Amino acid sequence: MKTPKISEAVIRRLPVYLRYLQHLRDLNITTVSSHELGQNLDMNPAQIRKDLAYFGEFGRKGIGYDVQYLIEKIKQILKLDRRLNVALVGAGNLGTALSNYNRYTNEKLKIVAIFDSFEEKIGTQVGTLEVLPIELLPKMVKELDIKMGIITVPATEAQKVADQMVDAGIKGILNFAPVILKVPLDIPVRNADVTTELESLAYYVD
Amino acid sequence: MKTPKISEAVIRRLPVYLRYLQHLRDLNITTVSSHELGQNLDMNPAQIRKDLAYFGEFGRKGIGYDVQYLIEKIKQILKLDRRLNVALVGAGNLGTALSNYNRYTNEKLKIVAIFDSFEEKIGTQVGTLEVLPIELLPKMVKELDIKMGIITVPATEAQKVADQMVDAGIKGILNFAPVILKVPLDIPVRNADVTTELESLAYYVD
DNA sequence: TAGATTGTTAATCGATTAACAATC
DNA sequence: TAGATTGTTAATCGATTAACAATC
Repeated sequence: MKTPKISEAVIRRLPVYLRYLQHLRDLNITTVSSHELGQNLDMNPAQIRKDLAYFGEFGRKGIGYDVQYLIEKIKQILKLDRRLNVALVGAGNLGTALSNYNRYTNEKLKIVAIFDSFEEKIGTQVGTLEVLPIELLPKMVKELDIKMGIITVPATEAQKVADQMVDAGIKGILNFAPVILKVPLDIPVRNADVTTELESLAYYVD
Repeated sequence: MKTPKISEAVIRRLPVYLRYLQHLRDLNITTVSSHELGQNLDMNPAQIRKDLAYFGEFGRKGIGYDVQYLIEKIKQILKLDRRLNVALVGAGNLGTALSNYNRYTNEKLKIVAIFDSFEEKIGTQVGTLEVLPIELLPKMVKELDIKMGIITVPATEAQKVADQMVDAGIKGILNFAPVILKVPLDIPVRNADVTTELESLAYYVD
């Protein structure tokens, strides 16, 4: 094991670094310093160096970081170098919107199945995927080796869906419903509730 | 000023408390202890008490907190007791989905205008709102006293939209585009990028 | 009164930042 | 070589948790 215990804060910054590095690569920039990264991402350069140093020595003293190399390394750390299949439950407006994100997303990380419990939704087409009945979740998780789940159902349904996901063997959940989900300790959950975000912003406004 | 300097972490927890308290109220529960809250929200009771104590003495020793009273107090703190108008820019799939959140959202916090720069979108109906050309943003911000903005445009457009929002006088931004926005220090920004969330979850999965 | 629970201080824990030797 | 920048240790800063007197 190379990793001691990395804090969640560190892990959450890695995708931000990754995104900006990919942007630099698109601009044909081959080398970048922690100072430049810090300037553009509004972060402390020491923090960036420290974050990266948890996982190895990726830079060169006096030079900086090779953009392409660092991209590859961060992808390895985040396990974005291998296929990661995602299930989405809740084929409403938000679910449909997110399923279109597939295109922008890293090609290794993909929504491969969409579920709903609402009779009328089932069988409808969302992008290239057909909405399946939630009952098929366990079967599809096994068949497609689905590792993560996105919850875009109403708050009242969210806990039930989370339970079903966990039972089916899903290992991580991105939850858009405004509830705190009860899941086993080893299943990470990210909450992405829009109302909560807006309400906390309200404090600073006016 | 009652408030010294409250950390963002505290402010971000308040909407979570609020939501659960509203849930308790719906269940006709009138009193709750920090211990019970902690159990249900997966938080430390001392933290909850401390968070609330920054703003006043809302509980009763030996008893706990009055649910209805605490709801009102938190709403006051977050300024959710007054009207807060929001503009959304980017009438794509995600923007459309979010505008429907209007219904679930606190009635005081409302999306009151939707903008896009794409010719074909302008004039189309999203819920009860007509999509307006982005050029009208400054005018509408003034007319409707809009305080916050939601950005749901592609990454390439996001900075430009943020600049336009700031120029128009918007005081807080919820950004769904995968970029770090450059805005004046006094304008709070929340990033709610789905890809970033999923990528950081990937680390913990499998 | 005895039991419960707050508000708050003190202790702990963890994360961020500064500083600098190593080195390209 | 001189200048730049990393990796890493030490210092600082801030946030969380424990503990407990006050009190309902």
